[in-house]
Amino acid sequence: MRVSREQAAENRERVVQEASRLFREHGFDGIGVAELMKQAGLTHGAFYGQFGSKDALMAEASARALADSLSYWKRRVAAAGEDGLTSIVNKYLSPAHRDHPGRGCAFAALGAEAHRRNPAVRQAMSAGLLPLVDELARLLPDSPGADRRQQALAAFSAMVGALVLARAVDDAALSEEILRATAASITAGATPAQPER
Amino acid sequence: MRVSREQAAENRERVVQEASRLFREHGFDGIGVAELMKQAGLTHGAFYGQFGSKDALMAEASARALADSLSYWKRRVAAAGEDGLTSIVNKYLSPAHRDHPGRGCAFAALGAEAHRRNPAVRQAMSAGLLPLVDELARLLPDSPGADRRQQALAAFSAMVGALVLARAVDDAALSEEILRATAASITAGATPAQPER
DNA sequence: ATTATCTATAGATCTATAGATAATGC
DNA sequence: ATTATCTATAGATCTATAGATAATGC
Repeated sequence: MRVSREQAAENRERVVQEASRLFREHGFDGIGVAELMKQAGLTHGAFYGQFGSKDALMAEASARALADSLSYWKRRVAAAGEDGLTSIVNKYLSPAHRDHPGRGCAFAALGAEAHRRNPAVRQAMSAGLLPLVDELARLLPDSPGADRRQQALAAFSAMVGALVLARAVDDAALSEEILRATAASITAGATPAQPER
Repeated sequence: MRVSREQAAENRERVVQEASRLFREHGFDGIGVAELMKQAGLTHGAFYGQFGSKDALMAEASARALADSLSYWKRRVAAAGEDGLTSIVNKYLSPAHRDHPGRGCAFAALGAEAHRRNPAVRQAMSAGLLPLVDELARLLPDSPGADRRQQALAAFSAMVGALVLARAVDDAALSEEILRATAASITAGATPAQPER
């Protein structure tokens, strides 16, 4: 039954990855330790050898989800060349992202729950926010007299809110309208020349 | 033990009101039927005489929360006179709203959970969104060539997202920065003359 | 010998229901 | 007689722990 030290580390890693997916899909309360461990190919009891509590896993899984988002953004920006902002915004506000919360942004999926949770969860969320906002700020065009960080905070707020609303809504047409309108407001509003749209 | 028909209707109303507050405060899974009924001054068992299931109450409480938000917006706009938009946006993006989710916007508190719930909950959310967006659209300045509904959808997305992020974050200064930056982006961006910031 | 994992279970909590009770409404 | 509410409980589920097991690592 016992496995090698290396295998145990791989198992632990798998639990964190599955948790980061399952929490985003079902919410922190929507998935239990037993089901989660089953999805990682282990038994319920094995969990407490690797983690102190479910709360501790929530924090670790949230941090992991946000770190994955950041590295995904960076890869995407590098691949997009000049138009990094449009690439990020359009992908974030796509039907694909809306329909796959398990691989998506942890703020949209779990942000509203964070403030009721363990301080460690909120700390993970806070720590994960700044690098994403920094990356967005770097991509925004240099608008004279405008504070890029403020613009980036407003833009990311709009992205998170649009995804939350697009997921909450029952009407497919309205859902896509929310995504498109918000994407347009960010990529147009951020452009210095501001075309007539 | 039995009460008058009128009293029973009042009791039911009280349950819906308490539920709309408690669900927003603790999430749909964060409060049980027993505790909820206790807060409404009734016993656990009495619940199922008035409601078919906890899911049914979630839908009714969500609809109620959104209807209350709409009537609050309308009252506030009427009282504000000319600058209805600023009044709504600043109140929505205030520390007071952030710190009292139980009396606040159901989209910010429960929107991310809605898509995992009963169809009735999602339907209540959808139905509640349009009147709020319409009200916002009416308040936006008439910008030439811009679709007011699109602008209103983007603005409301930003408001919801900013509140979610401001609540998720562990750092009070960052939290207020998110609220202020988003408020500025809406009230400034929507102004036709567009002052220099 | 150590330890990662397994089986089994304690104890708490949650939704929903059954049956009793007592006041209303006819 | 009807019914809103109460008490009590069934049955499911959830977190966490205890103790056994068997392979690793010395």
